[in-house]
Amino acid sequence: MFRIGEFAQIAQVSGRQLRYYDQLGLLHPEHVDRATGYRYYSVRQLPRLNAILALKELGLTLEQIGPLIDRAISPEELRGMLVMRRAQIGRLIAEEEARLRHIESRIAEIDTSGALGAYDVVVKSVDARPFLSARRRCEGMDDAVSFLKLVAEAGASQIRPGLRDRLAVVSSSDFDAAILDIEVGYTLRRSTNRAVDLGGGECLRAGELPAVETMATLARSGPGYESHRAFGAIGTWIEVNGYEIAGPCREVFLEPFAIGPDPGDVMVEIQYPVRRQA
Amino acid sequence: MFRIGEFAQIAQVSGRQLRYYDQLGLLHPEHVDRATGYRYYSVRQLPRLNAILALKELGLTLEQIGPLIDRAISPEELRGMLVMRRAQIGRLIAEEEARLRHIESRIAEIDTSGALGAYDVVVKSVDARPFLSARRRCEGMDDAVSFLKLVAEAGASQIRPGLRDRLAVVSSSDFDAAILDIEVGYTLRRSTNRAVDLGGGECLRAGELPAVETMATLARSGPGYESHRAFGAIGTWIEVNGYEIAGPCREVFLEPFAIGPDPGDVMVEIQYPVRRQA
DNA sequence: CTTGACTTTGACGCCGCGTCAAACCCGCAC
DNA sequence: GTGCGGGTTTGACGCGGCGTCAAAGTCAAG
Repeated sequence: MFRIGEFAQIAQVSGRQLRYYDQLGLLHPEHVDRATGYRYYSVRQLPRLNAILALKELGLTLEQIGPLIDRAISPEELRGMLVMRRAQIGRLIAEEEARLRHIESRIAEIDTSGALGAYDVVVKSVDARPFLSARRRCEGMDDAVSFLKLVAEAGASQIRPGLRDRLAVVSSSDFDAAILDIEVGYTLRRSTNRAVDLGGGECLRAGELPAVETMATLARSGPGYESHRAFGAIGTWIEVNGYEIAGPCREVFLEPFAIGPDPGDVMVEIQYPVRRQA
Repeated sequence: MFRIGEFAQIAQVSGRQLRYYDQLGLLHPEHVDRATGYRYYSVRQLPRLNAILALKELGLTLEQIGPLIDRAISPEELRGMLVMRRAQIGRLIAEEEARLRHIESRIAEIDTSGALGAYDVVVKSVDARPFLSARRRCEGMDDAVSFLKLVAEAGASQIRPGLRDRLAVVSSSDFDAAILDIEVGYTLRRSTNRAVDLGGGECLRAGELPAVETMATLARSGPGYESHRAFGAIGTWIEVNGYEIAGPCREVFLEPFAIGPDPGDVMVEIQYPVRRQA
C-alpha cells in the first residue's frame, strides 16, 4: 500500500490527478483512513490507472472512460466511440493542416513584402435570403455599373425600407470575360411576390439567394478601381488555403449605395462560395 | 450604425462574442449610448473584426491578437509568433496522427478478436536512479531465474529497507538469444558506495539506472509463463504506434519479490525505452 | 399602451487538471 | 517527550473563449 505521493511517482501522474479521478469515481483508492482521510493505493490498481491513461491518450474524455473501464459497455459501443473519435481526429488534422498552410503563406508574405497585408479573409456560412433581382448580360464595365445604379435607385425608391435589406450583385461570368452576366437586386427581410419595374422591359422579380455553407468573404471599402486588389487577395487566399471556387461570386453592399457621380468609399463584402480542393 | 444583433448577423458571430471582444478591448463599439448602455457598431468596424477572426483562425489567442491588430508589434515579432505557432501545429499534427494510428489499431483489434485486450501500454518518462546491481551472462532461463532469486534475497537481507527501493532487471540481450545478458539489482532511495557480496566471486556494485525520456510501459501480474503475452502486447503496441525500441528492456518489481517455490502473481512493470520511428 | 423582440449586466458552466492556502499528519532525530 | 521537515487533506480559484441562463431594462410596430 502506497500513499498518494509514492503511487503518483510510480505511475508518473500527479497527486492532483489521482484525487480528481477519485472524485470522479474513476479510481478510488483501495483504502481510505477514516480518521485522517489519507488515501492508500495498492499496486494492483496500476492496471486500472493505466487503462484510464491509455484511453485518455486516445483522446476520450474522462466521462467516456468511466463506463469503458467498468466494462459497462459492449465492444460494439466501444467500436462506435472509437470510429467517431477517428473521424473527429481526421477532421482535426485536416483543419490543422489548413492552418499550417495558412500560417506558412503569411510567413512567406512577411518575408517577401516585409509586412502583412491589410485584407483579412474570413470563412463563414450564409443562409438563404429572399432576393428581388434582375439579370442582364452587360457589355463591359460601364454597362454593368449603369445597370447597378439603375437597380439600386429603383429598389431604393420602390421597395419600402422595412422590407428592403441590402443591395447585392451576383456575378455568374468569369472575371475578365467580355460579356458580364450579372444579377443585381436587393435581399429582403421577408418574402414577397411583387415585382419592381425598371423600365425598358426589365424588372426585378422575386427569387432566392441560396444558402452557402462555406463562403470565403472579405470586406473592403474604397474606390472601385482598387477593387482588383481585394479580388486578388481573396483569390490567392482561396488557393493557398486549399479551397476552390464553388459558385458565382457575390458582392454585398453593407451600406446604402450612394447615388451620384462619386459613389464614395462604400463598404462592400466580396463573397466566394468555396469547397475543399479535391 | 447597427445594434449588436444586426452587426453580429452580418459578421456571422454571436453577440456574446462581440461583448467579450469589447470587454477585452479588442473591438469597442463605435458608440455606446450612455443612458441605456446599448452598443452601436459601424460597418467600418468589420475589417477590424475580420482581422481578429482571421488571426484567431490561425490559432493565436485573443491576448496575442490584441497587440497585433493595434499594430503595436513589428513584422519581425509577428513573424516570430507565427513561426512558433507553426512549430506548435506541427507537433500537434504529429501527435494527432499517432493517436489516429493508435485508434485504428484498437478498432482492428476489436474487429479481429471481438474485444479489447487487457493490457494497456502507457508512455512515461523515468528519472535516473542509483542502482546497486550485478551483471551475468546466463545460459537459459533457469540460470537467469536463479540469479534473480540470488540477488533478490541478498538485497532483501543486506540492504536496509530505508535505502532499498525496488528490484529491477535490465535485459541487454535479445529476447530469444541463447545467452541472456542481464543486470539485476535494487534501485535505491539515496546514492551509496557500498557493495553487497553475493558469494561465488560476484557482488552488487553501485551504479546508476539512467533516465529515459520516453518509455513504453506495461504493468502486469501473473505467472511467469504468461509473460510472453505481455511482451507481445507491448511489442505490437510499439510497432503500431510508430515507435521503435531505443535501449535495453527493464522489468521493475513493484512489489517485494516473493521468495519460495511459487513467486505468485507479483506485479511487474515492463519498460522499453522507445523513440519515434525515423 | 401593449406586445414581443432585442439589449444590458451578471453569473455559472465547461474540461482536466495546476496552483495556491490553511490546517493536519507522519516518521525520524534528538 | 518534542521538534522538524516533508507529506497529506479539503477548499478555492484559474485557465480560454465563449454558451447559456436570469432578471431587468429598451425599442419599434401595431
